Amino acid sequence: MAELQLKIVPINEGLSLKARTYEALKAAITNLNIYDPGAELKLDERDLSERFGVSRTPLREALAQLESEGLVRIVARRGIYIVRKTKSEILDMITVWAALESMAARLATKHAEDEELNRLHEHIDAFSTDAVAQNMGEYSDANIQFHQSIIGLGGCPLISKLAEELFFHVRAIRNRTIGEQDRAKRSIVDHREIVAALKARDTEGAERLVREHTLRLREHVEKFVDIE
Amino acid sequence: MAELQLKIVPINEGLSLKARTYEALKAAITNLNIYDPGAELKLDERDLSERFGVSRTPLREALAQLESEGLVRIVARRGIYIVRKTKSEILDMITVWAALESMAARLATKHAEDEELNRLHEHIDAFSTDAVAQNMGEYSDANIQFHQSIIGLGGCPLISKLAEELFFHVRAIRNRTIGEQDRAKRSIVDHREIVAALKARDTEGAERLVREHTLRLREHVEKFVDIE
DNA sequence: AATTGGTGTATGGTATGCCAGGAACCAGGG
DNA sequence: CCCTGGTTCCTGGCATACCATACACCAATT
Repeated sequence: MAELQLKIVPINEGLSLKARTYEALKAAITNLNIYDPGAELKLDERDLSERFGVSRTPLREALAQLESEGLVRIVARRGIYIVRKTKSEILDMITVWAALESMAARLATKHAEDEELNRLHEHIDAFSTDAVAQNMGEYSDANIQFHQSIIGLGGCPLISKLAEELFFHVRAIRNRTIGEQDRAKRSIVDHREIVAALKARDTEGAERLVREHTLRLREHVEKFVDIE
Repeated sequence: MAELQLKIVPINEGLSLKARTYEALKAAITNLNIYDPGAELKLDERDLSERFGVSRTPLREALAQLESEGLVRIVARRGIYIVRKTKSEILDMITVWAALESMAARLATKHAEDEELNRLHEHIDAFSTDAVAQNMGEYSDANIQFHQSIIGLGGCPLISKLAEELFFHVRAIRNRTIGEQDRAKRSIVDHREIVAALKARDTEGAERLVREHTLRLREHVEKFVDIE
């Protein structure tokens, strides 16, 4: 069958070199297990610009953005270093996460549709039937999606944006956690209670359950996660 | 009396041109009443680089950072625009503020010293005796300092950092508010209750009072602040 | 051997010039 | 009068060359 209409494909990726370099760098850092003692944490502008095939200017702009997000640290005439968050900083991030998600849950009890709340069950099911996910516990993608969904249902874009940045860093500690099988079961119970409270439009309850759930995760990380 | 020891003053300002340009730009934007309809919102790289006396490169880096913080928007081959937050975005910021400060209050009941909590009274007094501050209500410096102190007492640097960025934007709507004298009195009452709960180590109460106080401000802004 | 001073090198910071896309304006044809 | 095509100019994106400093290494001096 002949084409009746030209299929126009965007010539370029539509993004500036800076934006693309930023994405590529972020992906590269994400894939690197930065908490492994042997990880290469030092970067070099000239080397990177060659490997990405762009000049130093857009590369530097991408790096500057990553620095403002706390992923790397740039020291004049010394080098560029991938940042390893301290345990204390990770704990703070989980604390903020708790604050944001509990507020989102509060908002969700007021604004979310019943149907939207029902869909939360899907994430719980996906988590409870996936052994690999259970092993990664609270940091598995399935689980993080559950939390992100609640945050989304809060209907506050700013909360979503801030939480996304937090998840990025928290997820990086995945492989520093140990034995989470027991927590996984507890987590599922928590999640079901949270959904129940949301569907019951129990504002105070939903807020409290979400907060307590996430703060329990914080306690667990404080006790059992090995960083540094 | 003769000097017994040389007073050494740092030769340079210790900061890169980028950092200094960033500060200067931020200050300039802060001083501009961006919500005034007549405000000049368009910027020009070459013009600014001349006026600041730096080349375009550090200026561009400073602008890029401001963009990532949401103060300006850079459009390729079009121009650089100072961002006017929409009313919805301002309301979201106050919501996040409520989430962060209520969490900080919760933490403060557990970790802050009695003496630190006592010092909160100073800010209330400074506010209640300053007519100008009362007129600006919740956005006056005296008042914002009260809230920032609570946030500081939470002992979570990340919360403090995030809140600081929020205050920057919320403060910009100062001159769009109307008739806040009545609210000022109510505000003082709220603040005293909050301090009382903190001193009583009433975790749940402090959290709730702070949250409700800030969400009331949100309601007020929604109803009475004129943006766009 | 320890200290000091010089020198080279690595590396991020800065200046500058060119490029390309978009907007505004103008001229010509209908 | 309106549309069309072209020209110009404004403006941010990018590449490149150079600058300045922290550090390492080595030599000279004590």
